[in-house]
Amino acid sequence: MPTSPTFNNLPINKQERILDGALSEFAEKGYARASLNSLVAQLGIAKGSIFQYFHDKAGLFSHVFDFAVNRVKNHLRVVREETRGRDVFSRIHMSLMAGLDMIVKNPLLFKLYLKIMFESDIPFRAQYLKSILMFGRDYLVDLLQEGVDSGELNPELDLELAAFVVEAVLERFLVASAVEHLDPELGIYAADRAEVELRSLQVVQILRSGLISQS
Amino acid sequence: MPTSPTFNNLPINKQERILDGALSEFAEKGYARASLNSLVAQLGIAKGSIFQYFHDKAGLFSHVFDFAVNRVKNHLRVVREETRGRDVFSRIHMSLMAGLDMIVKNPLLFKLYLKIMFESDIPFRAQYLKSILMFGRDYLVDLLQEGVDSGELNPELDLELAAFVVEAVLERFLVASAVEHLDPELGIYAADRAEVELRSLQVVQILRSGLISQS
Amino acid sequence: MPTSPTFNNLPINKQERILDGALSEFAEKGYARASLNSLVAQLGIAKGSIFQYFHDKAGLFSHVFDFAVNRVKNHLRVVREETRGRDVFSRIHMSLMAGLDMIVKNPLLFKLYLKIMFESDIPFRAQYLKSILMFGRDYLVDLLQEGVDSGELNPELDLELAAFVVEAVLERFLVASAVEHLDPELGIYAADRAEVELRSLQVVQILRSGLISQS
Amino acid sequence: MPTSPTFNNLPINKQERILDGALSEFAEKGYARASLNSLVAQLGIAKGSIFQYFHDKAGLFSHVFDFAVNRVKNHLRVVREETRGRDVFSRIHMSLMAGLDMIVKNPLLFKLYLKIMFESDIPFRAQYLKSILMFGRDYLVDLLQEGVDSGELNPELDLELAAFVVEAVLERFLVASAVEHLDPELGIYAADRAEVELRSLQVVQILRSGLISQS
DNA sequence: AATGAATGAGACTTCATTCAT
DNA sequence: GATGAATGAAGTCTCATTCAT
Repeated sequence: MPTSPTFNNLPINKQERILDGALSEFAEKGYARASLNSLVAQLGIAKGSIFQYFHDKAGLFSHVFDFAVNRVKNHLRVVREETRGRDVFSRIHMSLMAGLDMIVKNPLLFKLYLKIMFESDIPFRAQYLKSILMFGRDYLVDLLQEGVDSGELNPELDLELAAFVVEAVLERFLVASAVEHLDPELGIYAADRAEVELRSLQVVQILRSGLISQS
Repeated sequence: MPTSPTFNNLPINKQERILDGALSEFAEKGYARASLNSLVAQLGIAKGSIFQYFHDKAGLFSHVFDFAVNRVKNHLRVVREETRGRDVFSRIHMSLMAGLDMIVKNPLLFKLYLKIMFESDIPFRAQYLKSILMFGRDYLVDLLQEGVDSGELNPELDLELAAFVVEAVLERFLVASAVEHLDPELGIYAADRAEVELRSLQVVQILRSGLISQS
Repeated sequence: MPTSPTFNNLPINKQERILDGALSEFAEKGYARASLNSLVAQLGIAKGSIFQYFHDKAGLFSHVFDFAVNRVKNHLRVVREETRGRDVFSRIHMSLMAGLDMIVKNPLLFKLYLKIMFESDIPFRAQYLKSILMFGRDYLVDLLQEGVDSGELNPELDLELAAFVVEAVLERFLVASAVEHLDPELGIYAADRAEVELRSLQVVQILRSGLISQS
Repeated sequence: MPTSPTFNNLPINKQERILDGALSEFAEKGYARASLNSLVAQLGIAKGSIFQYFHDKAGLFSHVFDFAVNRVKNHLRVVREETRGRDVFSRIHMSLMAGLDMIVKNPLLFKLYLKIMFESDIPFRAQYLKSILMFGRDYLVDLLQEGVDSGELNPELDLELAAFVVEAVLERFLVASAVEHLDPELGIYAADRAEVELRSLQVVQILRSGLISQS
């Protein structure tokens, strides 16, 4: 990923102010509809500066993506460390809740994720998507592998398949819960935090039964 | 949704030609980036006509949505009838494969679904989305209920929750498989039809174990 | 050359008003510096219209080029017919003077020619250039051939070479005379019409001696 | 032309590097389209420095022009000395070939010449142009005068007119040959060095006949 | 009922120039 | 003296929508 010298020379807090503004713009409107006019107006900087920093709209998006991904990675890294030693399905449940909390506190990251996932005209979208998908899969495969190593899971379990199913359920659960929270008009299940936590436990319980029976 | 008398008076095949063209435009580019200029150029009709038929871009989208949803509903209705009498997890598997086949044969419907799902600036998007989500959930709740009625499933099963999990896995499976098919560059798992069918069976098997253990 | 249906449907006098305005803009500023903003302001039409008519700047240029070339071709066709029967060097002299008169009355055509000749970033410039160069060479080769046919010129004369030399002198004479007229500050020879005519005769006389001696 | 003390204090090779880069930029893109942004990026110097050295874009161009003209003058001075004593038309032929060789080895000088010749929005263009034109005419008048002095040419020859014709043919020949070489797609006559040399001799022969007959 | 010419706001992008450091 | 961040005017182009014919 090319780094812009001009942008990197800026004071860190200005860098963050710009990336936060751009994250907001892209997350709310998607790539194509995001307006650099709106962005610079909101930031109170000159239009030309954006192009000096990032060369073009696609370059700005690339920086925003890295910025967002790093936030998520750091967050999940912490969760993974903090839950080390617990049983694998508890860890999955806790990761799920941590992800949900993160979305609730940081809805823009989640919205950006959805845009990348389903907007086809983002430049280099494939590479962004792959980066996200691989990260999620690797995270779960590692978690499950640790479950196998600790004897919780059958060593004959097909980790790839298991990770796929777990990720599917978790991601869908996240999306459903997050959408409910962010856009209550959409939710077809009304829910507060306690209810969501309960549902999460039930979902993970199903996964546990499903996976443990599989061998 | 207001129906345009002018449009309804058109010969049926012209109506379909217009809706098909518009479906293609919206599905490929999403709502905001879809261009009525491109559409009328491709259709070879006057730009003014679109506005006479549908009043504005949003009105056109509304018609296209109904048009698309009806196709899907008809398709799934048939699957449901044809599988009546089989065991519930076979029916789920067959529905999944039918959905996948439909996507492969009719990718525009799927692409439109993705756009609606994740593009936030579609007018009245919430109502479109709810309509889709409710349809999917009702379809599965009914299927599972028939499984309870026939004694296959424990009557104490929380149908809503079960439907949620099943739908999550199925939808994610569909999206993953379809994306692989439609945009192979994106796929992180390469797959042909036979492999997909096998994976589908495995996924459904996990769901079966998970759900049956739950009671 | 693609024709724009929208533009062709316009009243002829509006078409001409637009092409004349665009010719002026391109001729004065060259391709890259010509401003569609200036053009539409001067014409009093909407910016979008230009793009509806011609698709883009290059398309507009292409139409302007055809428009200009046809004017020149028609003019020279007339000169050629009117001088038929005279001796070949008189015809050359008269063509030269006719060309000069045309430039004086219609300086924009000449300026556009210069831009095309020496501005390298015009889209499809090569094709425009070739079209111009071939036209000039063919005109002279034909004239000289008629001189051979009528016995004025030695049949062993290398027509291509002769045409090259004649064209070089004529074109340079035109440019020098025209530049003097259009931009007197530049001229290094001051000149009125009579002087130019005299110089033209002398130049043609040199050509005659040169060519006739060549055999 | 104001000389910048700041610039003159630079090490000579840095001065040349900057002027060479700027020559390249102006020659390739012309005045208006030349980009100081591109220039400083390519040179790896600060944008502000250009303005410190040359005050503005026009000032830079002025320095580049002097730089380029001096190169050409030095080259032609050498040719003139080396051919002293030969007959005048040989000298013309040799000058022509020397000019062509120079263009081939140093295409940027030629391209800059074309830009100045035919781009009307160069600041102070008239003065640049006059400087070039006068140089060419003086060179030829002097050559022809030496021909008169040595008895080769008729003393009654109108030197101005003769120089005009010779210059016209030579310049056109140069442009045609150079364009063919620099941009073969454009050439309407394909040619290698030997062919060009032959054509040059023929052209000069025509000039000789024309001029000698004139008295 | 159908047409398609006209519109102008707004999109991204480039650029020469300034000036605080 | 050198730097390079900041600027904003101006560039080309797209688009949904209107309305006279």
